[in-house]
Amino acid sequence: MSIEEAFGQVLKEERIRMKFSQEGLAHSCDLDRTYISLIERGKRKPTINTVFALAKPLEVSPHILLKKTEELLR
Amino acid sequence: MSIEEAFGQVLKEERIRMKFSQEGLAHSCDLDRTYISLIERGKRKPTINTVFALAKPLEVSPHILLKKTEELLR
DNA sequence: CTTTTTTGAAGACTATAGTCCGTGGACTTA
DNA sequence: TAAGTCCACGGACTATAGTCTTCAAAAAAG
Repeated sequence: MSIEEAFGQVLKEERIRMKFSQEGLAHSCDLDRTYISLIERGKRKPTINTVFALAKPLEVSPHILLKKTEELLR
Repeated sequence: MSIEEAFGQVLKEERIRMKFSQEGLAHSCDLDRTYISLIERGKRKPTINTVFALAKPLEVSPHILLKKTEELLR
């Protein structure tokens, strides 16, 4: 499993936990809906700034998203 | 202070802690030496995969780099 | 069933991450 | 004087992050 696939899985879990649709999350962090879809499917490697943007509406610290990603990769 | 400036400062601290030159670190994580310089000066926003690549030779978990970045931003 | 919401996916595009070439300056050691 | 190391910085480039539009299909929900 690649880093981006693991991150995508983490993002999807956190998004669903907060009861966001992809479109709702996209609006909340000012990103495109199709891009959220791409990230969740492991097709994109977001920058650190995008990770910070995603973390905010998910009400989680950015580094926690990476920590969960690392745990999936073990 | 921007996210990328904070990350650059963290990267530089960790690199110096491990006694790497920019070029040494670049070779260790298969990146360009001028790109390491750009990151440290806050001129680039690395992807999550690049963060993972940088973390390895620095012998620190990727999420720790983000955690330290968040701490600098508070 | 029908209707609505949500998501996958393709294509064309713009912005920027990341590479590769170089120059020159600050600093050290010989 | 050099000669070596380290780094800031520029320019030109390639690869890919991220946008925008659209269509269709899965999946809820009524």
